Amino acid sequence: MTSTIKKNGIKLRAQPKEVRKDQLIRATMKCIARTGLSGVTMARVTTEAGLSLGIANLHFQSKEKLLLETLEFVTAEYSRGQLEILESDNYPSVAAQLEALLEFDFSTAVTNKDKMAVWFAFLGEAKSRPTYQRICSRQDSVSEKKMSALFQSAIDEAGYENADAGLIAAGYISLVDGLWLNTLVAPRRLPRNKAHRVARHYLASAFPQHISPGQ
Amino acid sequence: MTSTIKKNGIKLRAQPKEVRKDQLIRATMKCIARTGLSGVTMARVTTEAGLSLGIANLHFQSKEKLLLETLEFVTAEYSRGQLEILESDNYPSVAAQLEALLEFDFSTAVTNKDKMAVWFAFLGEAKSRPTYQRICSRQDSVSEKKMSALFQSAIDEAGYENADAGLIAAGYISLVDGLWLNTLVAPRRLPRNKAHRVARHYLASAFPQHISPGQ
DNA sequence: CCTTCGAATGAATGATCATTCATTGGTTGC
DNA sequence: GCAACCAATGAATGATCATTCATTCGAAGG
Repeated sequence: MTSTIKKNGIKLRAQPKEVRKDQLIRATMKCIARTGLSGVTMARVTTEAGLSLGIANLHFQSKEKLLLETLEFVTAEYSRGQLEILESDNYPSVAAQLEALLEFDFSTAVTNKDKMAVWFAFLGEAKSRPTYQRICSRQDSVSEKKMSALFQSAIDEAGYENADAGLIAAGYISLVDGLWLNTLVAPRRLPRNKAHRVARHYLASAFPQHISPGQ
Repeated sequence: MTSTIKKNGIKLRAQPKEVRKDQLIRATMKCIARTGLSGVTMARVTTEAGLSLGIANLHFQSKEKLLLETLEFVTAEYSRGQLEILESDNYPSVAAQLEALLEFDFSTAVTNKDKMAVWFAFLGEAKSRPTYQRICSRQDSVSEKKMSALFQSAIDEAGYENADAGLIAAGYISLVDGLWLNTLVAPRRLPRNKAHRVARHYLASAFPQHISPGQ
């Protein structure tokens, strides 16, 4: 990618702020995936974006803010997609809604390597960085509650015995995190489709009348 | 902690190489937990250890090697403990061995904050650092196979229907990783004992005749 | 008590990198 | 066609930090 976008064969130098920010955030994601958080430099990010060194500070004021907005971009996208499923009342059945949740979590959009690399790079630092922690967990409590509610309606519907929706939700969330992490770090040992099958198996064993373990 | 260890009221300046290395590795773990991998500097590590700036290079040659040995220390300790359980034939029953595995994974020694912080700090960078990846996953394939074998003997013993030991093992490993990660990042949302209960619940639903979901 | 040895120290060095800002040049309105 | 404007550039700056090594000082042998 070059620094300029052609239009009628004429170089357009100036671009709306939003276009540049997006360009830089995507370049930052690529750099984090390629070099790890500690290998990210302004020079690398701006070269990846095909822009000049100074431009990141022009649009983001500092490296720290660029990194924070990159993290926010990734987490907001995921949260939005997940909440859309959890809050919808257009699914024909609870089973279909559970199915949608699972398919979303293992869709190619969500399990994209660059995005997962960003996610885990920041989680690795989160313990010592309150700001990262806030961004990562901002939506987590909300979505865990909604997920519990969905699971509870499955339990009520089928009358599953001794099922604790909160525990199953906590387990599902952690299982998905762990599967993503292992798939990212060792894709040979845990290929994406195996990770997907493991998660399906988990839901199927909690909600046998709603989700089937195969396919 | 000071740079010297008293013995008969006299300062001992020189120490065996092993003592100094251990001192520095422990200080590095603390620093990673407190400041994240990116905040670790030689000055901070050596101050934490109560030693002088130059000593880390004296014993480890470089910062990179110090970090690698710290990661190796944490992973080796875990692997050793886990393999001890998986390879033992002194357990009275398969159920007892499963129980031991679970208790080990949520023991205070393993779920120690500093160690988990080290673990995830490096995992966050692992994708872009082949050396980290090698250390992290060196033992993983081995222990996954042994765990599968243990799960298979539980399946054979009780005649569980449609159970896939490999899938259950992959799920257990990822679930534990995810639970640790969430406990580390958001201990309020997922306290250690809840994480423990979730993992127990997972094993209990896979092996109901071996593990009970409560306690 | 004296000398030798080498572990330990920390000031100095040089490399890396975020950030700045004077300059460049594309765009827009007249 | 011409200013005026402002997004974009990248050389220069200064801060941070890993690494080095001449010096210090405790330990051990005589």
